[in-house]
Formats: sequence, structure tokens, C-alpha cells
Amino acid sequence: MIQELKAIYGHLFEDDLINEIVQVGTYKEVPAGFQMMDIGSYIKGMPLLISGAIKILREDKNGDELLLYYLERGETCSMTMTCCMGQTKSEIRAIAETDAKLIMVPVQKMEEWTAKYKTWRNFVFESYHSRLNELLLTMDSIAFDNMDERLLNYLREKARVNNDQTLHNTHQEIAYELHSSRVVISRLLKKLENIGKIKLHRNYIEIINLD
Amino acid sequence: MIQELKAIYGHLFEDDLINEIVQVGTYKEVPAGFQMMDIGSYIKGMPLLISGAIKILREDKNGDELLLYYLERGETCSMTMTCCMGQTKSEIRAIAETDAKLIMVPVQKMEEWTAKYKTWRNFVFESYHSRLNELLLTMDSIAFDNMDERLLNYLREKARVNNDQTLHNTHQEIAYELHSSRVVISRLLKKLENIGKIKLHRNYIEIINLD
DNA sequence: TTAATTGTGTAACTAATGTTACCGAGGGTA
DNA sequence: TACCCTCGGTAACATTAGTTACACAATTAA
Repeated sequence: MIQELKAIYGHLFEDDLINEIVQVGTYKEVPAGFQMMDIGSYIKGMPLLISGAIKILREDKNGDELLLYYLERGETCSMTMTCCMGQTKSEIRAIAETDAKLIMVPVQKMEEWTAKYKTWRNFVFESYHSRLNELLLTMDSIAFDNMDERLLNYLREKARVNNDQTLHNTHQEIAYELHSSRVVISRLLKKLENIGKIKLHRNYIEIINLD
Repeated sequence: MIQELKAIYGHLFEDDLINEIVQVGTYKEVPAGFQMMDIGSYIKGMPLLISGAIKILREDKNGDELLLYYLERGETCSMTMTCCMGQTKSEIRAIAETDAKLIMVPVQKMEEWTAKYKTWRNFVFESYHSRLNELLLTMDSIAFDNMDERLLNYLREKARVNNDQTLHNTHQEIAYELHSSRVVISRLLKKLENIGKIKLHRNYIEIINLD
């Protein structure tokens, strides 16, 4: 665990902090699809991602979802941080997009380290900054783009975080994360296939060229 | 200035911090409509709102806008904070919705106080938390609601932050902030008038009952 | 006073998205 | 083999939102 921690966070945190993390943190591996947090739940710890990707989702009144963004290696969940401090409930759902390795740090340490370590403070602020900006990008896409553009973005991002040019998803699953309907997504995917950007198969999509 | 600062932030900050703010901060008054920050600009200071409201806007590729949320008394701009620290450019535009009074704090103090004052840290985190949550609510509205619901929300919020049951806006201005078109907004406003929720006039809208 | 500008109402049309319904292919299972 | 279930393709239709065009009233400028 300490090697992996150093490999990812070594250039960010000083040794003292790394050591503290090793002492109080618990190493975890979660499989793809594992729900790590749900809306309304209280948060027990703060995750430091070592590898893999976590998708962050928002839910509407009917229980349908919308993908907000992905957390990746070297990142942490900003929502968690503030939730911890205020002891409020989670506003989002977090599900492992891929198999993931992470270190869970107990909530109380957050506050302590923020006073103690400048590098931790920077990490926390930097993290907020990135998350806010990602949220803004997602907002742009939803507010300003048509569904075909959103779908393209979705496919690009999905291929990137999974590091795989073949997406193992059904149209229904995609529709769900984009908060649309299966028929609409099938329609648009078919268009993308017709212009040679992707190739459709049962249960998976082959990416040809998404530029 | 010190009285106003204490009145709003006194229960949040210790006296030492209040004194520091008084020393390094500059008091400012801005008129409604004043553009306080633009996309792409670098940030010189961090605002602590004493009174009034600031609207935060996002811009699309064509230069059209979308209202994200309002900052109100006792709040500050999270975007500013991270921008300051990373010396990155602003991602948003800020315009005074009403006449506003505020205190500008130089960027360098941010970091210093974060290490020094626990109450400042809490304020900063709390601020991030609120802003993230407001952004999520706006996102919900855009992603999950039809335009009529969004318009209702808009009118409610606008009346609240202006503390005025009469909104002095043209349909065009409303369309702009909702990233829609004038004709669409006129249509929906007329519907709201027909069901007795509002009364339309030239250049202003009278709110009857938005429940 | 006349002319120009701005704000609003409305109709007709287009485009995008969502809904319902049905079909058939693929793959597993009794 | 017969049955069932999931997945994807497609047509027909409904709804929502955006666009274009034009009329007219209120306000301002010439």
C-alpha cells in the first residue's frame, strides 16, 4: 500500500503526511459496479483513489439517474469532504465504473491535516477546483448541447476512463446515464454507425473514430 | 465597515480574524448590473458579501448566457478561491443583481488564514459545500425539469433575492438567463398569467402567487 | 408631430426529444 | 426442441422547445 500511495501521491504530499495516511487509512479494492455511496447516506470516510474510476451520479424525483463525472486515480470526492465536516448527507451516488483500488481515510483526520499540512490543504482545494470545473463542463453539455453531442462526449469519456475502445454497455444503460430513453439512444447510435464513427453489436459498441 | 462586518460575520469569525479583515480588506459598493468578473479574467481579490446579491453566469460557445445561482449576504465565491490559489482564469461571469456592499480581501491572505484560523477554514469549506449544492440544484432543474418549471423556479428565486414581488425584467432578459428564446418565455409567461400566478405588464411582472 | 425603437402577443412551422408499440435476432434454459 | 427473456431496430405519433414572421402598443428620439 505504501508504495502505491507514494507512486500516486508522493509528489503531492510530504513524507510525514504519507506516513500518517498509511497509519490511519485502510486499503480497499472494489469491483466494477460496486456502489460505494448512495444519496442520503452518511459518509464514514474519505477515499483517495489509487487506480480505477468511480462514476458520480445524480438522481431525479423518479429515481432515474444522470451521470455527473468520473473520479480517477489521484483524485478524491469533494462532496465527501464537505459532507464529512458538516455531517450532512450525501447528495450523490458513487459507483465503481471499473475495478478500483483506494485508501479510505477517517473523517476526523481531514480537519486535523488541513491545519497541519500545507500540501493537504492544496490537495483539498485543488480537488474542489477540479470537481467544480468538471461539474461546469457537464452542465455545459446538458444545457448547451443536443443529445447527439452529449452522446458523443459520453462515448469519448467512457472509452477514456475504461481505457478500452470497446464499450460493454447496452443502449438501455447508456440511456440511463444520460437521463434519456433507450429508443432515442438507439436512434442516435445508429446514426453514428451510419457515419462510420462506431460499430454496433449486441451488448457492446466498437469505437472506430469519435473525432 | 467594521460594524457591518461584525454584524454579518461576527458569529462566524473570531475577533483576531475580523481585525485582520478590516486591516487588509477594502470596502466596496457596486450598483445593480455592475459586472464584477468576466470569464477568462484573472482574479485580484476575494469578495465577502455584506449586502445585496451577485448573479453567477456561465457562457456558451455563442456567447449566450445561463444563470447558475446567486451569491447572497454572508457568502463568498468558491470559484474565486480556487482560481486565486491556482492562478487560473475565471470560468464564470459575476454581475451584481442588486446594489451590493462587499469587502474585497487580497488573494495572499486566503492561504495564510486557512492555516491560521479554524473558523476561516470552516467558512471556506462551508462555502464550497453550499456552492456545490447550489450548482447541483441548478443542474437538477436543467436536466430534469421542463422549461415551465424552470421558469417558475427562476421567478421564485428572482423575487426572493430581490426581495420584491415585482420583477423588473423584460421577457428577453429572462430568456437570456434561462438560455432560451424570447418567444418561448412569452408563451410560458402568458400561461402562468392565465392560471393566475402572475400579472404581465410592459417591463415588469407582478407576482400573484407562485406556489 | 412624426419616425424609430423596444417590448409583447400570436400564428405557423421546424426540430429535437420522448413515448408506445411491435418485430425479430440472439442466447440461455426447461 | 420449445420456451422465455434480453437486446436492438424501426415506425408512428405526441410533446416540448426553438424559429420566423408579423402585428401592434408603448416609449423615445428626431
